[in-house]
Amino acid sequence: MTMEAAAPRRTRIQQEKREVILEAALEVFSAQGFRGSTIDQIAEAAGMSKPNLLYYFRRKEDIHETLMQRLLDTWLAPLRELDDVGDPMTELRSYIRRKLEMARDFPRESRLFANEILQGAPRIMPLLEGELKTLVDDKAEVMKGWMRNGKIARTDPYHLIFSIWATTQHYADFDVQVRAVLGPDRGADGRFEDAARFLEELFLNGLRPQ
Amino acid sequence: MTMEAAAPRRTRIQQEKREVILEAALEVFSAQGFRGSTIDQIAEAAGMSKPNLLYYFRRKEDIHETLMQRLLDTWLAPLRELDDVGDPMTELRSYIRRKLEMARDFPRESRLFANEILQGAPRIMPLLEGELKTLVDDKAEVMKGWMRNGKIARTDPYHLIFSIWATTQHYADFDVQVRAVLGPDRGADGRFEDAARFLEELFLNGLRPQ
DNA sequence: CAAATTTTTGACCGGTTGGACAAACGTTAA
DNA sequence: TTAACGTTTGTCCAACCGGTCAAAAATTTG
Repeated sequence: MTMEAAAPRRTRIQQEKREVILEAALEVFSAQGFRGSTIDQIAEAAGMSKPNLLYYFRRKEDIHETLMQRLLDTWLAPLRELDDVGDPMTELRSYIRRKLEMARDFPRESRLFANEILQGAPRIMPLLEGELKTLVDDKAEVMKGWMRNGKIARTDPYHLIFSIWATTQHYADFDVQVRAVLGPDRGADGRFEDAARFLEELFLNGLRPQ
Repeated sequence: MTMEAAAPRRTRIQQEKREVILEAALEVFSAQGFRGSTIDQIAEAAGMSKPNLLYYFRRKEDIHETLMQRLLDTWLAPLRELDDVGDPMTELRSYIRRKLEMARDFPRESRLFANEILQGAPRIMPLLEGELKTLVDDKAEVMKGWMRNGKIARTDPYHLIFSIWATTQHYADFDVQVRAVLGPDRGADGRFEDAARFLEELFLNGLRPQ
């Protein structure tokens, strides 16, 4: 069992202000990256002075760390829900849809994560090699079972998971490029509808057992 | 026709040193992002003093801009080669393979590009809306022709292109995550072989005309 | 209310950064 | 050789940045 710092007892104001700061920091970090963001920018976005912000988080890194810890849990939730007992094709369809919905509804979280990985994941490497790897190994086994039973085509489950991550997160991380190429004709909702339809076709046809 | 600055006349030393600087800047920028990188770091990587570097590029932004301009050309080359006359499935397979090879052989370029897009593409937005959009529109038409002729499944050619970009670039941009999940068992070559095999299966099965 | 505690802020500090500049050094060609 | 031109560097600066601190203001508690 790992040693955790004793649960800090927080006042009402502390709880509220910390949330405000984290929200503001998510906005700023996801748009400019960790090093590109300044405490002043976050403080202004949070509607308080810099020393005031530093009263709640003593270091810039502490904000980022708190943000990343919360992020990984919600980020992996869809994969956790991938269930052994359901119908494989239905399970995969749901997973892709949930992941795409996260890209639509939480693009800042996606970009924050992408930024961290792009920089070599200096702050969450242990989580990737631990929690993340364990979860993926687990779900890869589930998929291998489906393949053995002829429910989906035999292929590499790890790269299947990677490609689902890549295609769905692309719509959050590369949003400006997607918008630039598609033009303004179709709004955000339309883009995501089209993407959902395409990805379902691609993966479900691509994985149909031969 | 757009007005270009008169072609600057450069000495041999200027040509060489500018190349050295751009190579060093690619290394530094792709690892730490634009704002995370300092001129000193680039100068050190290029083996010269900071004022010396600033003699060849007067501003940090000039280096980045030059890098980005060169990048887009090489980056879009594979898509340019996608040919109307060849066999559609063969063309698509070649495109996916070439794109994956670029992720393997030029990961720094991929990360530099990803960084720029993630930050909202502040410096290359015009290129995305111009050159890039034109090219994608053009190739989307080619694919629509293939669909009309029943050569590949009817689907959205834009999202098809996005998904090829996303899946292939993922192996450069999210390399640390891929390595963390797959573990050290299989080297870089093995990873890319597996990825190539998987992506070919996914896309070629997924696009087989019904 | 009054004391104790928590919250907020202005002023400040040391370190870093992008960039300027002039002087020194090297190269080239008449 | 020498003047003109190209290259390199040490030094400097103003702006910025993360973070400290003491003191004021607000809130909680008895």
